[in-house]
Amino acid sequence: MPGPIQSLSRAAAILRLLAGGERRLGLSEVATSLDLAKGTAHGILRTLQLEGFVEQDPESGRYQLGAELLRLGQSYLDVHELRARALVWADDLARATGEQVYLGVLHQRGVLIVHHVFRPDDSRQVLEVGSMQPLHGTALGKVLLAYDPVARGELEGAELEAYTPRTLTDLADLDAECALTRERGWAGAVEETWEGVASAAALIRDRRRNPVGAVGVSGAVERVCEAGFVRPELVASVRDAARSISRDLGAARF
Amino acid sequence: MPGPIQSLSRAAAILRLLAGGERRLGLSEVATSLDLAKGTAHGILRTLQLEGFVEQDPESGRYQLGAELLRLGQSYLDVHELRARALVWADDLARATGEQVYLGVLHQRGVLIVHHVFRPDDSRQVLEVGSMQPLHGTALGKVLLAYDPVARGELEGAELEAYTPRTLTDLADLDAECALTRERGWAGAVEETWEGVASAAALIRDRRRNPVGAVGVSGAVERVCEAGFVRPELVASVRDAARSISRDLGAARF
DNA sequence: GATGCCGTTCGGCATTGTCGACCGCCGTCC
DNA sequence: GGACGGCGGTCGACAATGCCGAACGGCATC
Repeated sequence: MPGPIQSLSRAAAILRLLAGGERRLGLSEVATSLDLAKGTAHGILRTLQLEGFVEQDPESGRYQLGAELLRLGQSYLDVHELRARALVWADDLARATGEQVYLGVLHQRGVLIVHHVFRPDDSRQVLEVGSMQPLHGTALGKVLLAYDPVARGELEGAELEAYTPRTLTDLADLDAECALTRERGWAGAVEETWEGVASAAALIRDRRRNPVGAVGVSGAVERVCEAGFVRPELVASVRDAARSISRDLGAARF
Repeated sequence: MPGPIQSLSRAAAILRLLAGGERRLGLSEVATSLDLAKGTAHGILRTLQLEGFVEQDPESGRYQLGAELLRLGQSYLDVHELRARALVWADDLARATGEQVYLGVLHQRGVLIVHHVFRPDDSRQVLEVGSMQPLHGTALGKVLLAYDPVARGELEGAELEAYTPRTLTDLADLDAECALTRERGWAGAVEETWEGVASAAALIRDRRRNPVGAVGVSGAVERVCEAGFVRPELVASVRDAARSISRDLGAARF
């Protein structure tokens, strides 16, 4: 059986390279970074540009990601069944808790946010759909680690980054936390990724009981926690939402 | 000079095909739709799957768009300078007008929404970032048609769809509307795409005075209009926002 | 003006992508 | 239960397509 199609893999590598930085890249930088001949990189970039995946600044000749990626990303959300079924429950959860709500799925080595509901007040908030969160420092991530062996396998041999002094960076500690998560049915994370922020999340299952994602709330630690622990009424709401979404996906009653 | 890289163009065609429907597609459907050999389509799909651009349902063997598109689409927004600079002004515009705000750019033959602020009330709203709007039936589209010859060129020879009885479907009528837009500096659209919905938009320029996008408001015709015309105080706010964003991009004062 | 860097183009060639044929599995029909 | 047809997937042959090094013209710097 043959391997992947080389030119496609190279195009994907170019897109990831452009996505990884904050500024536009020139052809020579792209070619050098990926160890490709300039002509090769140019052919790929020119085709990606024709298809809308890459745009070139006419003045500087530098390249950046193109608008077609945004359009296709939105199409991904439109056909994403979990998200479609979670929309209403997520809104209800934000209302019930007064905090912002995230819906995440496992993607490569992290949690991809596929839906995000703002905290229902007038504050300025930044939408995070399409962003990645770490598996090991967030409640969403811990839930996926606890129930999905594929997620746990992604961390094997990895060095866990310490975002705050409270981040669990030892795999044994993290495994113990996942066992606790499975025992009580939800995960919490208190100031493990951002100081001052706490969150709780619970698992979503599909109609065959497979883990397919997680839903959680996140907010200021002073509101989310009481005596250092996530408030029980928040946990109850999160678990209710996870059950409702799971049922909507066809999972049998717990 | 050689043409585009065939395998990349084929991969893009497969992604567009998957984006265009509401259900997952099988290998045979993909191959037949694009007139490719099954082995060829399979090789492309397998590579796209390895890279995260496509996902396969393990039970049915059918394919759908993959999560990496959402992540890259978000990265596109992160490096999109116009959007970055427009965020605060768009929030202010939603507050000042009480209506929802859209920021759009020309993409292929339509307007791509790159930012969307909800109407500041408690109603349920659907985020439309990443979605496409028609050039000929929306205020955003008319602004781009009026000022950007590339946009106007996209409509040459096209049949304009009538979304409502009020949609302009004759190119001459649309050109007259664009002339009016250039004359007064903003565009309006009253029940041209959706009945009951009206909108107004104004152009955003970059530091070289090139048209790079448009900002607009949209809402219920009863609120947005007065005696059949867009309310002047809404127009003033939209134009203020467009000027502020343009200035932030380095465009000289008007 | 000379130099170096850039994005772009070019022609040769070999390897990579493509194709038709085939495989095993599954669902449907008789 | 057996035959059939459709499916996603695999295989080997081959030629055309993708890749490469070299060259080009434009621009900025010294």
